[in-house]
Amino acid sequence: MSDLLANLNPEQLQAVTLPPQHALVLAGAGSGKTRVLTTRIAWLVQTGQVDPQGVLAVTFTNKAAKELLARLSAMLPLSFNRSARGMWIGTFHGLCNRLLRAHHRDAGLPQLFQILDSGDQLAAIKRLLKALNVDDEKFPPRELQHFINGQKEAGLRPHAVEAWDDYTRRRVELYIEYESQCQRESVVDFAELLLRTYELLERNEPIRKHYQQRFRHILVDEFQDTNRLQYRWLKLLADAGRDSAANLFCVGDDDQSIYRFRGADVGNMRDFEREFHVANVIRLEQNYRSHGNILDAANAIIGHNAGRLGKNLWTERGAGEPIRVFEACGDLDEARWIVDEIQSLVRDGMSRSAIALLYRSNAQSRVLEHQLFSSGISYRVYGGLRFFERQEIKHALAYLRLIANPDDDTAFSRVVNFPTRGIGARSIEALQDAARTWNSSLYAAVPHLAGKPGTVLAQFVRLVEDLRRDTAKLPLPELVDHVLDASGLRNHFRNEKEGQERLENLDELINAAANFVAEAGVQADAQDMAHALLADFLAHASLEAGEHQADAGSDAVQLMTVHSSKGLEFDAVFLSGLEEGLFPHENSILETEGLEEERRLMYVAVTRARQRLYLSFAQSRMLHGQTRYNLRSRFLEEIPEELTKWLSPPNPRTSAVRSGFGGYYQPSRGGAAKAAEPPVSRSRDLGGLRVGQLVTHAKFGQGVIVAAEGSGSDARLQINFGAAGVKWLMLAVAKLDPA
DNA sequence: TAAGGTTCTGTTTTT
DNA sequence: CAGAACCTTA
Repeated sequence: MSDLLANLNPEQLQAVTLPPQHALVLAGAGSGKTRVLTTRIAWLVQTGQVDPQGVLAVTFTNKAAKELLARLSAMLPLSFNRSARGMWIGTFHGLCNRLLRAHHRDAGLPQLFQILDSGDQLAAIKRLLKALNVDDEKFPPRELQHFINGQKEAGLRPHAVEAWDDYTRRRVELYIEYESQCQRESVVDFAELLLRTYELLERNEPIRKHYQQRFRHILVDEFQDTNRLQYRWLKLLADAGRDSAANLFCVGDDDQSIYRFRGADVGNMRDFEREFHVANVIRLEQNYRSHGNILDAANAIIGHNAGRLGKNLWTERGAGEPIRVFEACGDLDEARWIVDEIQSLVRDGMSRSAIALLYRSNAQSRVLEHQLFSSGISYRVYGGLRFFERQEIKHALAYLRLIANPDDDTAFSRVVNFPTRGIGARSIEALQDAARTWNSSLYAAVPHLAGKPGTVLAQFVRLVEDLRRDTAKLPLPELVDHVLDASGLRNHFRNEKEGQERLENLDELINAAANFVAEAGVQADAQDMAHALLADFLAHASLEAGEHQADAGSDAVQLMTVHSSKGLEFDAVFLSGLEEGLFPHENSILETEGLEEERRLMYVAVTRARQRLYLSFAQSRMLHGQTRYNLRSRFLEEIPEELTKWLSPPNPRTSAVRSGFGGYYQPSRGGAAKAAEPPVSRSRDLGGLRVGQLVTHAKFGQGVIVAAEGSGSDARLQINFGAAGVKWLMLAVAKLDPA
């Protein structure tokens, strides 16, 4: 026990040993958040305050859930580990899946319901729109997907949605259609997993009571990332408002809330504090990761946000090195400089894997990769396709899904003609008509079809039937293996030019199935359960898309977006592309909310660094095939000067205008902004000025010349004045001075 | 039906 | 610029 609590700082100790009550722990970056969470659970169990069965721990990612479990087992004596199985540790979606499988009848679902990932959901929506002859120009599938998920996350079924205009009314109708399609096909999307479970618990008192009494301690990780529905879900489970309420222990950091764009609501933290009467909010502010200068910069940056819960990171380590800032002429120069610095770091003995290269958007990785590659530095990029999202894997999974549930039209459509078997758009259309007439799935509609399409389709149905029959008694890995052959997938990729890697991935799917069986701890030889186990495996594939593709192992520089860097730390961090319009991103810059989220993102980026932080930006950058001239990011200005050291001479030219915010340059296609003009046109007389140059205007202040038209007395210049906006000015009229 | 050409459109991302 | 989505042709 004393071991368990040793080396905790006073605040951590306070949080870990809090008497049973609701608690909110504001855990700053690098303050030992996971440690507090795991130690809290271990302490509760070891002191006998709760049975393992009484513990529910919720995380956002599978990775976090795994880490929690791993660290917990390391803390608890072996005797506890056996009973640790009684704990429920998982993601919101994973736990909901578990609840819905257990109570599928009460939830109105067949036992073998399938889960749609976002790609599947989008495909389902497209199919729906087509079937209903809806103009997808007017109702873009992505937008509709967003709408439906948004309503579900607000806990609203179609009848509860308030629709004041025709457009929304139509979208609600489509929401209704979408729901019935899902129900008909026995599929459930991510938001539905949560909403269904919420409704189940809300309506079914015995089930609700059962879980409310079972879970005495509910612990939530990354609480700032919860959406409204997830919060309500927690409230319901914790039986809020009653004396018998379970204890909710929420850990999070409002300053690291960076998923607003997908529904996360930081407001949950405030609401939680109020609605659960949280007596004392515990702040973990001692940072064990970074040197002082880095923390001071982070604190200064985040200090520009309003309405924070309030928190200031500090460290016992010294100030450390200054933050290095570099201004490059172009994105290529920036990349070159970064690679040079990396080389010298490595020469000085830093391992490549301790170095991270962060950027705001994925498009920025290309130049960096190119430069690293030509310098022979090994690197790995996060954020590629994930295993279960690969095309060949999706196809294989679709066959497996048809075995578990032939009414899954998404799966049916995906593989009915893959590998090609002469079933084209025409046949599918006829089949869809039939399905509508008989109000059935595509699969069930096949027998109603006559003629040639009927024959080929009947063959496909026979194939699926054979698969079902032949696999009914097979252990899962063999089942998968059989399907790969019998479906013709293997053969198809064998004949494809670049099919080798795909074949290997298909084999990897068999391994994944074997691993799943091993980890799930089920008897692979539970013969009659073959298809039930298959459904579990498919749910696993949807809920956990696998590692982001990146070659693990070797000592390589880490490249990723700032978003994916959350939770990680590195000795040296390069943050590139610190330019207005890029970071903060132009789409987020207009409203305060968006801008503040960008700032939190900046805060996350800065706090990834242990010893050394490099910030860089470029005067010009290739984006979407156009050269853009940006001002440097306002976030740079938010760092106190004394913390930084400029590796390039400080240049007022690119300085973001300090007098105000909101200005940025937004290129518009086909509009007046012609940013693609070559930077310098020698034949053109611009009165000694050139594109990319910084000028001062009496009224608008400082700006960058973004484009030019005409020459001599006709010359017009487009200038980005930052806060004052982007203007076209006549050179002869405007009073411009080189800055 | 499938290959090959053209147009379009560009954050962030987990489940 | 580059990938996806769309459209035309053999």
